[in-house]
Amino acid sequence: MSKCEQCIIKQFNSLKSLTTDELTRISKCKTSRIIKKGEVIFEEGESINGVYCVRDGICKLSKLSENGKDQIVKMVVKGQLLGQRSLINGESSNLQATALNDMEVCFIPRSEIINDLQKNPKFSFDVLQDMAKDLKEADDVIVNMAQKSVRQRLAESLIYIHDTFGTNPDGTLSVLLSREDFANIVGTATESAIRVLSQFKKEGLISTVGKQIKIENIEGLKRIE
Amino acid sequence: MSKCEQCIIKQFNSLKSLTTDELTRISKCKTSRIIKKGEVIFEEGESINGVYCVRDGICKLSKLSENGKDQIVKMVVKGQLLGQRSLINGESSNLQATALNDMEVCFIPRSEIINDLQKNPKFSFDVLQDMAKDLKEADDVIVNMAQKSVRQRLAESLIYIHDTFGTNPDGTLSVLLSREDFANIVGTATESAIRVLSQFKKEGLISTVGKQIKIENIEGLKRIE
DNA sequence: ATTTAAATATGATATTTGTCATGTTTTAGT
DNA sequence: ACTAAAACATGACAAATATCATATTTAAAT
Repeated sequence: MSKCEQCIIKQFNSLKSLTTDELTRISKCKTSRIIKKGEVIFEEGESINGVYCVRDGICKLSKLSENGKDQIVKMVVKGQLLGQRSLINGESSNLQATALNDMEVCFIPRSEIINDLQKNPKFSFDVLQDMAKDLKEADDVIVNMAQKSVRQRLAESLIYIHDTFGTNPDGTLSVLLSREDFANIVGTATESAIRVLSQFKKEGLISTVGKQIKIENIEGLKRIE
Repeated sequence: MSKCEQCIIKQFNSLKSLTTDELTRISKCKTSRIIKKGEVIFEEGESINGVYCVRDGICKLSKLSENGKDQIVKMVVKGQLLGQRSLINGESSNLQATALNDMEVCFIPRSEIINDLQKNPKFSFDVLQDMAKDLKEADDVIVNMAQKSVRQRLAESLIYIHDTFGTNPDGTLSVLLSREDFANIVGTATESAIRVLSQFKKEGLISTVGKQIKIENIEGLKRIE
């Protein structure tokens, strides 16, 4: 099993602020895990008891609404940490994590890392920076949800996914989402999401090959009001 | 001017985790300020360069949407800190803070407290706990915005305000909000908020005296679907 | 390869919400 | 106390979105 000290992934998250000693200790008790596409990593209400470092792949964080629909709140990719919040407050997760493609993650037990969080100020300040960013993004999502149309939100989601997670060599979005996933990001009915995507297609803003989506006119998408 | 070391307000926020020495130092350079109802404490995009400790009163944190409407993202009351996020990431504020009633705040310059955040792990862990809570609440707001009706969101906002900020002796909500504020919390048109409040009144769920609102049937509000 | 289930697509219609118009009440300022 | 402005309220209508029905296509399982 690879060692945290040498792992390049940690450069992308707060773990980089741990000392070599701390990393060596953590490395010994971490477990590596392969997660298949569609598999649930942890459920809403589940005690995570640790934090995941995503070595490869991408997952969605969602929360079940009372009307039975899942709302996707955030997506977490390679390089990022998963379960930071539960690590900090020791509570069970308020979100469900589901793999969007095959993933490889390392799991670090809470007992092993919580002391570092309380004693290594560099590390905790780094986590703090991360959370501040998350919080800012969450505020933006709230404003968008509250004030923008489905059409606008879907256009912005496409741009976000394009800019954040990139594209395949053929230009299609590298993260493959179902229409239902899009609906659950935007917060609308699946039929509405499908309808709007069809419109975008007719307007030449995107093209599709199966469920693959390619943005053809990103400026046009940005202009949507 | 009162001293931070002796100030009882800090018990309610992360400042309680500072050492006496740290508090004494901070106390010397903090400034106290009275803010009138309706006054803007800081604007969107403004560099705050410090953090406010709210000694009395309540304010709203809002963000201007492109369509010209203000979305209220959060409310901050007596005992809480204001501007934590900007303190951490050093960026200008992404939200505007406006007093909802007369306030008394203490301002601590960033330069004076940022080192404590990076060196006092107890303090930073405390801030971390706070942010984790904020983030969880933000997620809940996202889900509500995305999945619930205006009627439901307004009912829940009334309950939230009732439970979080309490009532006057006569049972009316102690935080006095305009109908426009309610609309900006719920993310709807002012007319829609007014209409729904009128419905609630007809249904006996609330009563009003001027703009004061009293919840008459909290169970009924909770049952709204 | 064939069957079955799931995902995508689209039309018709109902419901929700926004917008505009207009009137009334309340508040603030002189 | 009086006036102007702001906030509140409600109706009429338009626009956005959800829901239900039903094809069609795609993916999965045997």
